Amino acid sequence: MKRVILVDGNNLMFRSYYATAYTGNIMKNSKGFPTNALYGFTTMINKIINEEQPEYIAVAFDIGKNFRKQKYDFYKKGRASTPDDLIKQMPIARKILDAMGIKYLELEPYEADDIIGTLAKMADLDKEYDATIISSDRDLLQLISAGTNIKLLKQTGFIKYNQETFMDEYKIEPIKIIDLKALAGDSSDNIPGVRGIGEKTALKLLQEYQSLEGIYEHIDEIKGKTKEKLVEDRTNAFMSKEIATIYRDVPLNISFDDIKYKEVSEEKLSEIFEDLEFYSLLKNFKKKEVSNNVEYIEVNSLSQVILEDEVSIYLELSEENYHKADIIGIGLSDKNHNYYLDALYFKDIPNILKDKVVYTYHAKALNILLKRNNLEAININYDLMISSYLLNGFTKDDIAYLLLPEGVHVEFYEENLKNHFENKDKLKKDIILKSKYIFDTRDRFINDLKKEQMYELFSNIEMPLISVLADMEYFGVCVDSNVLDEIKKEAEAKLEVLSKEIYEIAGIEFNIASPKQLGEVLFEKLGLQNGKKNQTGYKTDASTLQKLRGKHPIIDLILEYRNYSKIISTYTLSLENSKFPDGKIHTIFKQNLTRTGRLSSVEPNLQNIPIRGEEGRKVRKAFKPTYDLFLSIDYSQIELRILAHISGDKELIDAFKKGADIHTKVAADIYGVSEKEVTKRMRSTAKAVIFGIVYGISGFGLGENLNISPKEAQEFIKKYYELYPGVKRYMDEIVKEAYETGSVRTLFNRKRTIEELNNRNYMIRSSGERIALNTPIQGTSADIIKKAMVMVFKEFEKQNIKSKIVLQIHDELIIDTLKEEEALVTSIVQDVMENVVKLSVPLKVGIAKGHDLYEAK
DNA sequence: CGTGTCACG
DNA sequence: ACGTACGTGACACGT
Repeated sequence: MKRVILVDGNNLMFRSYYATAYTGNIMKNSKGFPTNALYGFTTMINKIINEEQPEYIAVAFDIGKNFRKQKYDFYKKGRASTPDDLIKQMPIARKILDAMGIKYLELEPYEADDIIGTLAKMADLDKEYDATIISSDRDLLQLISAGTNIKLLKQTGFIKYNQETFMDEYKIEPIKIIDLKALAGDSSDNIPGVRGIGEKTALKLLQEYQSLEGIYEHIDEIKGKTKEKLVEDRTNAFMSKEIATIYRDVPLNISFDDIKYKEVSEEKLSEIFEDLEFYSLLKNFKKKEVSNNVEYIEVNSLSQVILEDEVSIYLELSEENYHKADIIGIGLSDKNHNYYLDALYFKDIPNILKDKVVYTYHAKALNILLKRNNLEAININYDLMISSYLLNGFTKDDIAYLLLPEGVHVEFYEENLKNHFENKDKLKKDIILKSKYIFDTRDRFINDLKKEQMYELFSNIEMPLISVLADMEYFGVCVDSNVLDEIKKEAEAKLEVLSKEIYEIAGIEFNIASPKQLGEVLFEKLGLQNGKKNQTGYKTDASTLQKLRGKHPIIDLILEYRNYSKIISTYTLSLENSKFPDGKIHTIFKQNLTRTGRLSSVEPNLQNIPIRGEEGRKVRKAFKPTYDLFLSIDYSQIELRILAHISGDKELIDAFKKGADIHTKVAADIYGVSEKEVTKRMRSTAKAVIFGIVYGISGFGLGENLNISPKEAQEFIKKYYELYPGVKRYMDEIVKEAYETGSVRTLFNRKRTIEELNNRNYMIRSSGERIALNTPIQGTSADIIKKAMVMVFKEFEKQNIKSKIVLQIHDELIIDTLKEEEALVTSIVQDVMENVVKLSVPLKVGIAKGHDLYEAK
């Protein structure tokens, strides 16, 4: 018996497309060509080949007009038109099949179903052949016969039907699927069927009367509503039957020999995959650059280690937090050698790498480990973590995520953690694979950075920043436990009183920290009005509660309760737990996380220490300088200045040049009064409008924020645009550009691709537009302060200054300084920050100092 | 582990 | 008619 595999190509492409398209992040190659359907399609075809080991295989596609549509214009009407991103991929699917040695078939005006039906018929007629159809389309079930079965694809896996199993389940012959559809219709193809009859009733009728014709012959035996419906829609039923019938005599003029499975053309296929950037699929063809097979020397004497000038190093650590981690093992690679070194050789690393050009992954971790071991710093030339972050927005610390799509299989870090790094042999090989990968791909990444015009950003800002951040983190910030403890005790006392009062007023003891319980108490027990719902219950967030103030005395108590419990849980307990034995906090500034280019701070987050509220602000008293003083130097309205610069808006630029208080100035303009007449209220309204503009706000959003009507808010926005037409022009242009290129860039060429803009969902698309206008602003600000940090650091080094940058909070630097250095450091930092880049508006900083972070503001 | 909430720029 | 501001991290709750 010879096995013939018949694949519904259209079905596979659609499935693959929609399986991943709903998120809005359609997979694309670096040229912006969509590849998601092709990826799924290729994976499926590979799977089919592996599982079925076919001798004969054909993939059928729809093409051109189809005869059903020509005859019945309602057929498939109302179906959303095929997305462009999918249409584009269709021809490539055919190319892939060609290269794989698989025949594809298409013939106007027939559909893929008809072609499959025709081939299945050929197999039915020739006893030597057995056909298996692969699709998720249930229409094809009608083709099941003694010689034809079907693998019906499900979301995961499949169900295999042959004649027997089909009849067991449906109790009708497979061919009666046609009659089933004639009765029940098919909304996806817009086949009407008989109105009011669904699959259940249709099956019952067919089990009794065998066929559509049989049913109408015995129409008088059928009772009630069903009969009425059948009589009424008789014409539709027979027409539906015609449409649902797969045509099995398509003039293909082929024999089975024409669909023999042939040899794969690796050359052709790898060319296509290169183009699509399907690196994980390329691995099958032994791509030169990456490999899963490595030879390495396990070093037991340093004399074995002989390295050329360019070297890569990979450190495996026992945990992600490199301030605490131990070294598990070390991989070293150059062009021709790989070495595995036990952790005890780490002390020799500075010597081994002296005078070498060094590449690595996560240079900051390496840097910190050297410091922790009192070893000399290494000059690191290239960090793969950073280059991949800039190029792909790749955001994981685990290099495995980078290797996997390129076909290099190493254990994920999380798995290693779970296994406590037990599988030593695999571990060593993985470490080598990683160091080798770093080495082998370095040129490619550098080239890509140059192509994308991000090489300057990479080598002048991001790479030098690594050691600045390492220095900041390693130096750390002192935390006074006594202060934290005092704040905690005070807050706990407050909480005790507050919770008693709350329980009393509510008349019930409940968990105030549970939004669910709180919502029920407020909006059901106490009967407060207008409770808005979210997924799990009533909304109880601060802005919702604000609006209820004055309606019930419990509201203020709740808000106060929340305030104190936040302070206790996040800012006393956890800060205390984050302390290292040296009494300091060593945060980690993530350099490869945000989509805009900002840093983020974790374990703990030192970029969100309270400042706006007085109670929370006291937490800052616990942060003490290691030396004498904290200096806080922050950019004044940097994002707005950047907006003025990149939009080129005359009025805004002028205002900044004159050194005006911009919020007051905007308030005066919006309200049409003189700056002297601007009230506090007017100024803060203007501030909200300005902020909103930078985020791409709507009238509704601003209204919510200011507690005014959307209409009034819209008026403000309109006024703002009239006053600053350059800003409006920028917003329109950047969004247009984003749609055209699929991405936006900062002043320093940092690139962010915005997949959201291709989404069919209006909400997601709008969010993409707001991202497009905000990212160049927020990102440029990030570029600027990063550059300033690098320059400050260098200047400190050059002048032998002991003072340290210890924190960066997006537009602010905190410096730990000595009394005697205060004046010099202040002037250096101010000078660098204000002159780091020349914009069409001046950059200004504000300066504060103090003996703790509370004072330094 | 997802959701709600709230801290920061 | 839709649903409503950019970028983050941490905690408590409840399934």
